[in-house]
Amino acid sequence: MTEERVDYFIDVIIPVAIPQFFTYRVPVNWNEYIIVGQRVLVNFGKNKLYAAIVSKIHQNPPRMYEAKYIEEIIDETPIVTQNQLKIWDWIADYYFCNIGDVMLAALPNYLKLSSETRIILCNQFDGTTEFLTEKDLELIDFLSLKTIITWEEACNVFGKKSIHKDINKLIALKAIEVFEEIKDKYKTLKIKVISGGELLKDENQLKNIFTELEKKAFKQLEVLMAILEIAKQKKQEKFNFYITKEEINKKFDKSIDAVLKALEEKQIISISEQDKSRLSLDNLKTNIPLPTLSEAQNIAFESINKGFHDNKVTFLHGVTSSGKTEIYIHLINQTLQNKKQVLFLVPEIGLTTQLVMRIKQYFGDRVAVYHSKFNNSERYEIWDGVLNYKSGDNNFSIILGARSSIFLPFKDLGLVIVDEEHDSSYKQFDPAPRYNARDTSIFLANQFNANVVLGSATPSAETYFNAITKKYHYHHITERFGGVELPQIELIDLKKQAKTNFLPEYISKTLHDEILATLEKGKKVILFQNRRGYAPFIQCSKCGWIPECNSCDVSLTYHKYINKLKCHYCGKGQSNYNECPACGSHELKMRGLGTEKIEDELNLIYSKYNIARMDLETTKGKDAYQKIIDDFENDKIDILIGTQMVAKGLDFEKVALVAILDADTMLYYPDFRAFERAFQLFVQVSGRAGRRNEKGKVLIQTYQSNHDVLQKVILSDSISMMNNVLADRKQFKYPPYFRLINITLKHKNIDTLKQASEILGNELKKALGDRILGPKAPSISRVKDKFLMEILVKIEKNASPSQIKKIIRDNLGSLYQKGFSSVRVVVDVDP
DNA sequence: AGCACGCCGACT
DNA sequence: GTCGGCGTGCTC
Repeated sequence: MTEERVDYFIDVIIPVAIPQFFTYRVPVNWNEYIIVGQRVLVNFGKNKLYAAIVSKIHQNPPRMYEAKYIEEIIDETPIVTQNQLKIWDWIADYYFCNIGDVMLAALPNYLKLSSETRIILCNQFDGTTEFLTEKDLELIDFLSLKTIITWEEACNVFGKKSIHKDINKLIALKAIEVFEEIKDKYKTLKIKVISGGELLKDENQLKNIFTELEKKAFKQLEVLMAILEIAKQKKQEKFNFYITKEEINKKFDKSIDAVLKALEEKQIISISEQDKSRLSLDNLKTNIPLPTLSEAQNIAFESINKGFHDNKVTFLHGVTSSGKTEIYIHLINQTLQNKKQVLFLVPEIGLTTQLVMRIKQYFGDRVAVYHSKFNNSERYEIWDGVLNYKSGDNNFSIILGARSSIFLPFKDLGLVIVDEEHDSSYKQFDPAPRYNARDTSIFLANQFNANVVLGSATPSAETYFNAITKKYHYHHITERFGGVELPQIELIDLKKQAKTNFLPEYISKTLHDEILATLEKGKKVILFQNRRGYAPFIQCSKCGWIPECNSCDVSLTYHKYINKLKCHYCGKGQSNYNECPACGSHELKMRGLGTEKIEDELNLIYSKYNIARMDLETTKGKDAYQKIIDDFENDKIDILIGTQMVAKGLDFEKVALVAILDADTMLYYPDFRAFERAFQLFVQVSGRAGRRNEKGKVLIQTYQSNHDVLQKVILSDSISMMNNVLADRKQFKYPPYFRLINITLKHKNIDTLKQASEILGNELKKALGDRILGPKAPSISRVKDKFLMEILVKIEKNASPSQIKKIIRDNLGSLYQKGFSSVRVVVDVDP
């Protein structure tokens, strides 16, 4: 019998935005080492190397081409679980994107390896210079100086962008060589630890050492004593201790490196290196009893468990301050007792220290926090920690994170909590995958048969609909927790306000009086205006000219602190105008209202008080956001002006007044969710006012005091708000009654774009009839020098979305075939 | 998405 | 005449 020789082929995912999988061949002697979920190094394209993920192992050689061999198996064990691969597939299919896009979004950077070209001198170079140009010689000089250079450095030497020809010529002359190098490998953080050396093994030696050192090396004795003292403090054994170098360094103000080295040479101590985690696992061992639940909370807890028992997603609807967090804490505890993992999703901005500390208070170092502000090493270490989690472990049993935490390699998930489920930051728009973490987390939970709780005070129409139609289990808490009262919400009808000459038009007399009264009582004020910058646009008062971005179809926002006009779409800035370029007039007026202007002008009016601003600009730095929060908490700020950032996750004492300066612009935003969003935001902002035993006040300035949304905000009545929203959605064929797919076409030539979108629109209408709306230009019809056209697909709930998606996919493919390959198409599912 | 190959305008 | 612009097509 001859030994059977099997050829293995693997389908891999390449970390590049390409739709397909690629098939490679495994060298026979590696057959037994290849596992799904590992990374393999592959040659892709002409000379690029990538770490690709093994997604399928099979024995079917491709018919149309010869598969390349893989170069290397990178991981001994998989770094991605089978469940994750299923989720990636689902996301790519559901959200209409490439599997490579999902991989890029899911993996921490350290696991995404790709190669970079390096250039070196060729040792066969004979030094002949007759075919070389001056630039060639410059490159060779540079190389003999630096040994290895990058492609980019070579471009700089040549002083141009495209150097392929020059490089190829030099390679042909055997002057240089190129090779591919993998960049950015993860490096563990090393720390030095000190432990007892050979001589410190028995007591008799110790005495000798002491007498010896006392005579000749007093400093060494001092350091040794300090080391033993620290070990004693840490309750370690006398002859078997280890402390970090950092700990001993702290005891001395000068460097003791030389002393330690001497002690090491005498074999009194030994110094070694050890890996250290970058995560601040602040050894919080907590024995704090769980918070006691009120009767209403207890009923909610029981009800949620009933939903779990029925295998349903549970929606916990609880007004602000109804104590949802305490219920979450009990649910988490219950899941940990069952030795399962918990994923606690919060909106990006909700990850304030306030929430993190509150959860850590009960669960200590079991909590791992994960969000986009973390650096590469930290993200990698969390991935690794979750990957190595075993049922019942403490570490990495609770992940508290923003939307991207759904991509972590969970092993044994028991519970997913999505707090503030309505929050729009769960949906990713910009780079693909355009996924919704709330919806994806339900798919994720299904893989593990895990429970899901969605929580909100102001639910999304989708979730509310699923709750009342019994698809989800629904529990509503109407009672506030611990004596917190609903703030008193009042509208200020701007039509009825008397004009004053000392106040800007956006501060009514009534509001001014309330602000002063609040500040005089030593309380704080939050002013909400959902627009950053100084003035959204400027306008010539003679001819009406408005400066616009020359790459985008929007007016430029004036930012006073840099005295520049900035485009909020492409980010380009330009200096401000002194005179109108259209008519030469000097009367350029600031129009509209941004947070920066409010801050500026209020500093004059309330000059006795401290005013701060919280928006994208003032929170850019790593700790800027936290600093504003700290200042506010430490009474260094009396009035806080902010965009929607102030609406979320902040809990402060002493905020007695919250004002929404301009409710109207939000109500007239051109989006089918405008009312829903406005309501959610207004109610959330209102929730910042008042604390325990103290009723806060909320003032909303508007010209539309009869507007239905504002009336619902006054009553904080999310149920009748939702019922109105649902009625509208049904009538106008929007979610949750219809599924939406938005197709955006982009091209820098408007005629090409119009042609392409007409053709696509017509073809889709042929197949899908009046489900297709458009093509029409969006309200901002040009961004970053590209014109935009949109086609909206409305799919009724009982139609097969996969069939319709296939039709869309096919038509996009044939549009590409028809010579419109340069038209970019972006598909956004459930926008 | 990169990145190469390939076909036309402005410069030594 | 060449350099380098970016249009087009492929990657196992």
